Amino acid sequence: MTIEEAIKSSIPLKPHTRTTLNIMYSSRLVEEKIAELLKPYKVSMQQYNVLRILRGQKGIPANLSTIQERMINKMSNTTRLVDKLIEKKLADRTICESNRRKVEIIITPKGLELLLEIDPLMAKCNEDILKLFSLQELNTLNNLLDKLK
Amino acid sequence: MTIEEAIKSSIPLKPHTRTTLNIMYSSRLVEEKIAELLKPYKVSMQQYNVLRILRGQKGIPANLSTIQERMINKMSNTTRLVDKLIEKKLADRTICESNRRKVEIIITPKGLELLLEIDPLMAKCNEDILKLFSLQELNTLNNLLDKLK
DNA sequence: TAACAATATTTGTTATGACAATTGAAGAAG
DNA sequence: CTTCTTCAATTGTCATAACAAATATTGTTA
Repeated sequence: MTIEEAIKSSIPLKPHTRTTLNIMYSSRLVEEKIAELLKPYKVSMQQYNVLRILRGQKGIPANLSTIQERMINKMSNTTRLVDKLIEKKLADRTICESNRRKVEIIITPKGLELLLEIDPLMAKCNEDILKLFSLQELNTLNNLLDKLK
Repeated sequence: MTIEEAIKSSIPLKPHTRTTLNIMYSSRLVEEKIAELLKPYKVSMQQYNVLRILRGQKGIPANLSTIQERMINKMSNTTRLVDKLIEKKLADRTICESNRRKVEIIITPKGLELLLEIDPLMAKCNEDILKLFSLQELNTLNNLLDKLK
């Protein structure tokens, strides 16, 4: 299906407009699928994203600015996002002793367990979304998208 | 720049995961640029999107469900989105006489003027975002993204 | 034609997001 | 050593999003 069909555009789009719309539209499709997968686990996509960043730290505590720069959605109030994870006992926060302006955030065993449970489903979800793509096509797509950055 | 570099991922990503992350990340980049462009005009991306849909109707009133199915972000409360446009006198809403459950939404002259003002800037913005791409690359990217739908 | 189902939109509620202002701590300069 | 600046995170406020429930109108059928 073309993007024009998807958004039922009567007029043909210019190539550049077509592409930016297509990127945004495709992203929505991906997000929808992922949000649906995460829903039963009561974590939002952003919360899940932060949990993965924390796991990626391999035990080293992360501070807020580290988390922010690694997020897919750079957002302003990461504090409250982390608050939610702490409420759910998926993460923990302490004040950094060497620099009391910073905080140290770590993932809890419960958080790690949750990620382990979701991991295979998320892998399958990503494969499902892209099931029509050959590895070579994935490569091409990735390389093209990388040109945006 | 690769997506791994962008999100500072220490571990290499699986091809499918890499691609879905890349699509979402790229979409954020595009959205950021567009939001920035629209900011001085005090309309959100979604509001702008709806205005363009209304213009595309070429005078024929649109009802809410039509707007919804044509939006990039299918969303639940289009009512309140349209409310905002009406507050700003960019759109008008009347009840459909032949089926009083429906509403008829049209863009006002002020709304059309606003779009005309934004049009060239938006075209330039899209071109800027994709300035490193040849027409052929845009085509390839579009065709690949179309496979998602 | 009264009762029920379907359609189209609206409203209420709660959670997130954007953005600015504020707080508290650390570092620098006189 | 006290003032100023910078840094890191938090908080307040308002706008938007998600989701469910409610309302109003029309269509259907027994």
